[in-house]
Amino acid sequence: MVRTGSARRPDERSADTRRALVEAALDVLRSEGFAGATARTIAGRAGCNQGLVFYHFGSVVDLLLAALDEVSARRRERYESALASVHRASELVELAARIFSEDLDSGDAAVLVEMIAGASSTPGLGAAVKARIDPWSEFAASALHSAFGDAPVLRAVEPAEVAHAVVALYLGLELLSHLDGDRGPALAVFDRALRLAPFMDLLVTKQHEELP
Amino acid sequence: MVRTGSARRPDERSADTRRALVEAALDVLRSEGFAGATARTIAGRAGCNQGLVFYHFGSVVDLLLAALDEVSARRRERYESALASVHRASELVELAARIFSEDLDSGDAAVLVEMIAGASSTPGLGAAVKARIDPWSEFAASALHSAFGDAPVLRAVEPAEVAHAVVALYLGLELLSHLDGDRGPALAVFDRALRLAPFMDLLVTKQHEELP
DNA sequence: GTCTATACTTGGATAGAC
DNA sequence: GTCTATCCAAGTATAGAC
Repeated sequence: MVRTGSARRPDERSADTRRALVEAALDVLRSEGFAGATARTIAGRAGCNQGLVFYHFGSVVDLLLAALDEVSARRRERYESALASVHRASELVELAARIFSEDLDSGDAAVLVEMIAGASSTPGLGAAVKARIDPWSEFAASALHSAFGDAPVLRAVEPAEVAHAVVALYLGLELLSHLDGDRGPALAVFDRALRLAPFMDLLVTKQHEELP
Repeated sequence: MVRTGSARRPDERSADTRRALVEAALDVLRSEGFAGATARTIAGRAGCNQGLVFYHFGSVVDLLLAALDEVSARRRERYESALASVHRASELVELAARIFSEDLDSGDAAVLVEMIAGASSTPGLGAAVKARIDPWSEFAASALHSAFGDAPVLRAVEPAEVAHAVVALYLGLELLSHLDGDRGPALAVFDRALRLAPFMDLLVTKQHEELP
């Protein structure tokens, strides 16, 4: 809760509190995980009474979903502006590697992972989280399409399939990085992708290869 | 708690109860996730008093770690016997694909993911889980070595790096499958790996390629 | 409309019964 | 040695104060 309270209009106060709770929820999801994301812990970090979680969001999971929406909005903005300058396959790989490492550092990836893994504990939460994750697989698929066009590689491997695998790799690397407290191995994978990127362009240009 | 109780020796009863609690813990981790794995829920599913969790294991997390050990033991046994019959790179890919889909079905993969994601919520748990996950990355790396030998591809990409990425992919595919309630996309990725497997052997045989 | 103090529920842990 | 009844802390949610 922002202490500028009484000097502001009621709806501004409300918006301030909501914002503070959402940011605190993200912070707690990052550092304590889904299991540690309780109304008391989140409100404590936001500097406000725990009852406000229920007044403003109805329940803890609804606050967590609002937090997930916030992360999704930020990511969408960042991804889309970055994708505009991508025209070749190698550039897409470079963009993906950069964005993945950013999400690892910011903790956005951790928020996604915690919400997905935590979803099993609350009936109905799975569907709500899925609805918020699906757009990213679709986004990845369309990015693949715009970068690889209708190159023969994309006839050998389904774009949706590659997108699924890439998203899975992204989430898995976050899981391991968080556990190790070390982004090194994940960054090494990104770095490897960067060095292999030029060969992607070859795959797109060279038509009719000997792939199955 | 097994109801054959009074007919058995005390240490057998104790072992029965411990086993029942470990199996129940695995079951709850699979269906309710880490956040839903409470002493009461687990003991309820084991059919015994919740206090027994603390008598036999000291705390809930220690029971969960015992459950993780159980899964690790089962997996080690299965993996190692299967790996014995692997001599070519393509066979390793086939083995990995089969084992991954088995772990997805059995819920073993879900247990790993929930424990990793849940680790952030309890101080010290991260290190304990890491110690139990690390062997699998090493195992994957040594399997890669035995299948690919010192082929040039493994000089272009570090084996430990590939192993890390493969484990990450494995965990990520589980996260998404569980969320979707649909193993289809993950199985499609495995299937794709199977169809690309023959080409792996080519990479091993053909020496000194034009890779960076 | 916004927030706090309080009620109620669930969970972790143990003292003591068997 | 094995287990249960009970205790206290932490969690969710709301009635009512401002």
